[in-house]
Amino acid sequence: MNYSRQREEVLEQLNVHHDHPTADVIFSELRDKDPNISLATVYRNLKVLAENGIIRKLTFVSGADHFEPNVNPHYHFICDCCGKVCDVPMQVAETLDAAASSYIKGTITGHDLVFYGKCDDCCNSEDSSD
Amino acid sequence: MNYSRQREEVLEQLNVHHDHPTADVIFSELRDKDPNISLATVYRNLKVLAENGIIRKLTFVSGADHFEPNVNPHYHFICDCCGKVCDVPMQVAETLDAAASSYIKGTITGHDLVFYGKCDDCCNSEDSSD
DNA sequence: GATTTTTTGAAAAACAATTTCAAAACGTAT
DNA sequence: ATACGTTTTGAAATTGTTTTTCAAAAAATC
Repeated sequence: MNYSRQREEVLEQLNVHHDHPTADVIFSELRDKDPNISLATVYRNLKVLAENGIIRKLTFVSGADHFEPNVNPHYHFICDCCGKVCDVPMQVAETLDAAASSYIKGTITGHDLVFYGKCDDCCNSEDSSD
Repeated sequence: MNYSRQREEVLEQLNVHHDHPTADVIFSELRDKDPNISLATVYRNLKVLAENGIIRKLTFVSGADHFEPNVNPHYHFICDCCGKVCDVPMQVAETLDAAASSYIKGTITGHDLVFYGKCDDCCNSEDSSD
């Protein structure tokens, strides 16, 4: 896999994040460093990097896709309030795949588990105006 | 909650499905019955029905949102090959929420579990040309 | 260093979903 | 039934996300 300057920049910029940014977040951050980089290049490289297993694309958030540098299987939490995506460092329940496979024809290779709720920030800033 | 003729049509058409159609699938099916119904109306009503808990919007599939009439908590399977979405009628693991809550600040209200793999149809039509 | 291949930037296009707005349909109170 | 206010609609425009197109630039290969 080749790494053009722009491809490196996109990967580096994603690695900086502990949240799970969208393509346009990476784009506007990179624009500050490299004012000529184009949005298409960011989308293109995030796509190629994800296809090659270097990064991971998260499609389970409504709206734009999110990306993360951590390709090891792990779970996520999404705040219903603010939409923030966090990793959940609990152990992956591999038994789930076996349990599910008795219910479907075909083969199961893995699963995504996403928890929903209200993040700490949103819990604390809640106004009881209802 | 009011039910206009179009709102009823959208709900009825979704109820017909055992797969998990997108808005444009519902739209083109309804067009045959009701040639004047507009795409905006279909999007509008799917949104309102989902907001009122009558149907469920599935955001975890890449591309367009999918919808299903079954609002009871349950799991899904998505075929990596053809993109088909199936229900997985296994029991919901409520213990997962408790397990996850010790890893994050904030509150967890539920989770989505999506299995990936190759559906029966795709397994059978596989050509061993690699 | 010339040639081929890959990648880029910019713009256009494709796709998904929402918004705008005047007209139509509906609800309800006379 | 008729008038009045509310809701919903269809059609078009708009917004947002992602991909495609294509000539030029950069990189890789010979």
